[in-house]
Amino acid sequence: MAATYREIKADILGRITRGDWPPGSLIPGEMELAESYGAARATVNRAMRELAEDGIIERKRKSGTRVRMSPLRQARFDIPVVRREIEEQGAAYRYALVSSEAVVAPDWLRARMALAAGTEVLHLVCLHFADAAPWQHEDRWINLGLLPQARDADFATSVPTEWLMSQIPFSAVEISISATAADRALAAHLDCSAGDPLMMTERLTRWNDQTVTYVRLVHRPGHRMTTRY
Amino acid sequence: MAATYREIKADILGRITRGDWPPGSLIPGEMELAESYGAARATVNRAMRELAEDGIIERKRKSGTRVRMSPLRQARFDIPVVRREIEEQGAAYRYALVSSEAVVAPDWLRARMALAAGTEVLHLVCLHFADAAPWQHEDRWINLGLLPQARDADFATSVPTEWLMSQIPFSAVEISISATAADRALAAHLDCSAGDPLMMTERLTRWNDQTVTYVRLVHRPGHRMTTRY
DNA sequence: GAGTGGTCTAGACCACGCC
DNA sequence: GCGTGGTCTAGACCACTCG
Repeated sequence: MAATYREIKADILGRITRGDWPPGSLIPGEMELAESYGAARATVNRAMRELAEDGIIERKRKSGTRVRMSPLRQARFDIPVVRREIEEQGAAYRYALVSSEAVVAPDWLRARMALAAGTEVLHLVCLHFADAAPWQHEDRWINLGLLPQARDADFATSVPTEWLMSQIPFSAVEISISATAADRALAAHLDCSAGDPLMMTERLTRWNDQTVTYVRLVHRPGHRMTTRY
Repeated sequence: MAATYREIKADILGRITRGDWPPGSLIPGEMELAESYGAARATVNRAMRELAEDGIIERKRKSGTRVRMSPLRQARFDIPVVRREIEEQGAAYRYALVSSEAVVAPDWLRARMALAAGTEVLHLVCLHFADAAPWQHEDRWINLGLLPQARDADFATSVPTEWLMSQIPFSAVEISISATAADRALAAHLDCSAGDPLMMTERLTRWNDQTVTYVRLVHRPGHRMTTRY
């Protein structure tokens, strides 16, 4: 009866999917399960904790553990670094800078990045290619108040994402995904027609409660994000 | 120096963000950290395991633990049940069935769902409203070979998702997100113009290696999925 | 072979949340 | 109160992998 936490987790999940413990029902307590599996309570605890993280069950002190009514809670999507994403498909990665300009942040951007009036930002437009085909269009604004050294960085050769990671490797991020229509410029860069629907990823990066950079990544036509579980 | 795994995790993360341990560098071993925090190795292990799950560090036996080069690996998005999503905003949820029809699966669907030739499917079209406003358009196909009882279910009153969960509560799922353009019918249902860009979520649900249902959920114009970390 | 993380145990105390 | 999960400890053995 010696059991690993993986075996216990699989067994409990099996009982749930098999219908022995239907949604909403109460699962036996940790001590009881530990005894029936011939394992320590810590081992059962780990199995149960992971099932709770996976959104399968719900745990509460005193009341015990219940099977969730609706199991599909959240999905993880990989947010890959574009270079890797492309190279992992066996394509060659190429980067190109379209434009680079230091400007005073316009109102809409100041609001979005929570910047003080008059703050300067570096506005970059660049493209990422997989072999010859355009893969992603990047429209980025970097807070020059926080990162003045961005003025002197050579973004014709450094990929902004990679340069930024060398400056502030870890930070808080807010990611948002939506659908947008290609305007004329995007259509030209991404080799599609104006008005075509495109997926857009926006990312706000914060550091010490200040916004470092805001980026809009527009993916090539037909791009999908997929996940299994 | 008594420390909880949360404190240890926060402290390690702090050292990483502060730059004490830059990307790619080797972090001290569990025993060493346990001693310096005055904690048991199991406690340090839990902190480190979670940091690894979060994609901050990378662990390997024998070689030790390293800070990841690129921290942004994956993001979790909530995949809410539509009824909840709407009610949590304080709006009233309303469901409407547009059409329901049992048909032999067309070729494109057979390929996608991996069905045998001649398999019948129930094709449902329905709408989800938040107060008076259309929120989501649902186009669903249910495998009648696997779920013949779907013929007799009353989808004018039962929401398909909820009915399905009562039949097969737990299952393997493949989710995919993309951008699409509204056709005439979608535009009419979602109260927008034909050609408008819309987010679409597709979901394939499997059970015992058979596909139970395939659904296309098209979200209202302007819909976003957001996450922070 | 030896070092590092991966896991398990047996026991303990704590904290939340019902009654 | 008191039962349930949440966490910690000290020690042990195992498994992977590098040199």
